Amino acid sequence: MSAIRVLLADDQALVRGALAALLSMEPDLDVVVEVGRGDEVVAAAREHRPDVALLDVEMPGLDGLSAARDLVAARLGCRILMVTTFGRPGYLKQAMSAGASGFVVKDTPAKQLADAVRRVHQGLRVVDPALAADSLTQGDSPLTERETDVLRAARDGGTVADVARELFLSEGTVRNHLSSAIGKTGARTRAEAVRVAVENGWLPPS
Amino acid sequence: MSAIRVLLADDQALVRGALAALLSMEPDLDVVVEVGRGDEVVAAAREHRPDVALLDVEMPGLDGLSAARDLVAARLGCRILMVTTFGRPGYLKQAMSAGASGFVVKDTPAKQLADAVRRVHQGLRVVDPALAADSLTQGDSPLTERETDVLRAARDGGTVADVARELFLSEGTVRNHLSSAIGKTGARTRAEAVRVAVENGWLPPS
DNA sequence: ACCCGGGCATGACACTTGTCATGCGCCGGG
DNA sequence: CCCGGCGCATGACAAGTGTCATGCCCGGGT
Repeated sequence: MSAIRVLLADDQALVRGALAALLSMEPDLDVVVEVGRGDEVVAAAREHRPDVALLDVEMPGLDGLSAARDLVAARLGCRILMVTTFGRPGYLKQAMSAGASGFVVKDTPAKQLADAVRRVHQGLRVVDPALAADSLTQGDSPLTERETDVLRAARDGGTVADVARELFLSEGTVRNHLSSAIGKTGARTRAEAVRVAVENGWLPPS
Repeated sequence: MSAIRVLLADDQALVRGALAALLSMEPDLDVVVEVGRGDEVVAAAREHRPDVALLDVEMPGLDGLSAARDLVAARLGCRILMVTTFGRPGYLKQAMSAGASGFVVKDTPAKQLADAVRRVHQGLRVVDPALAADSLTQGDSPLTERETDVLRAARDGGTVADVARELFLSEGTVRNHLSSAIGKTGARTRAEAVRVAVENGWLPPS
């Protein structure tokens, strides 16, 4: 049986190269293409036909979760293993519903990565157990779409007026949504609500 | 001449292992020890006597900058190459004044890492040129020590009252420091000031 | 047909925040 | 020596924020 063809997507060139070095030490794995942006994943996959795609969640252009969705939609028979720095409970759920077969965080031992790739290639699911537990406990985002929008717009420290202008809403409405988001997150200020939402993966960071 | 002995410190096991794989492909480099926490660096160095220490800035236990300071203080004749995810201008300055010989960000090409290690080992300085330029433009933190304290305490979304309690200050004083920090950062709200300060490396993240 | 939840809005209220003036004590440089 | 910057504080004011009640419109369930 021929080597497993791997696509590698991570925005940090150093990490990407290092992962390539790590995987290329395994004789049955073959890194056939590397990309540094989420929006290059599908094209690269179409060209190089990998068996497994290793996708980082945090990437410029298009985040890894959306890239995973697109990759599944492209129907290239390529299985997906998400890799991420942050063990946000929400990410796991989103990744799985996006069609990923596996999810590992960047502080799992290096030895296990190759194995995870092999497992995913065999059609098995690979999930960090601790994270899976969190994810079950956690449940979905309690925020409505609009609340999420408002919270995201307020993320960088803008005032109510800024948010209202950005979303074409009245200031009062923005305050209502914020208030409701603050309530649902158990926070006491807007900033705290943002922090909680980001930590749970209900809101994209940065 | 014998191989260059390298110490590797990074909190993410996967990245650490991958970097080790990358470096071990070079015949003249030898990764003699890996650690995952900043406070294990000095002890590991004492035991394994590396020629070059590769330190991540973001680490639990003790951040990479402090670890670098300690390592220099230990006088083990070990040169330091900082590696970081974030190209915060402030980090470079702090790293250099901590006694590091080099500073690379994680999106430099993987090929260059081994070279950087060799350069540092030879006593040369290695600095990302783009970052160096930023650092010069940027200048030091305009914030006083107290302003930094207050901003840090307000980072996670606490109220003025919370900060005042935490720092044993009057609420009015906290507001004054915050106001001054907001002015100096060119921000318009506390949250924005925090964001600006973190992005410039004037305030540690998370 | 009915009700309920979400989105949107207004208006009002209490509270928090940001700003400013002012004052005091301390320290270090011209 | 005196001045300026910093830390700390108070008090007051304006602006921004969080909460609540209330209302309207819509779409999806029972």
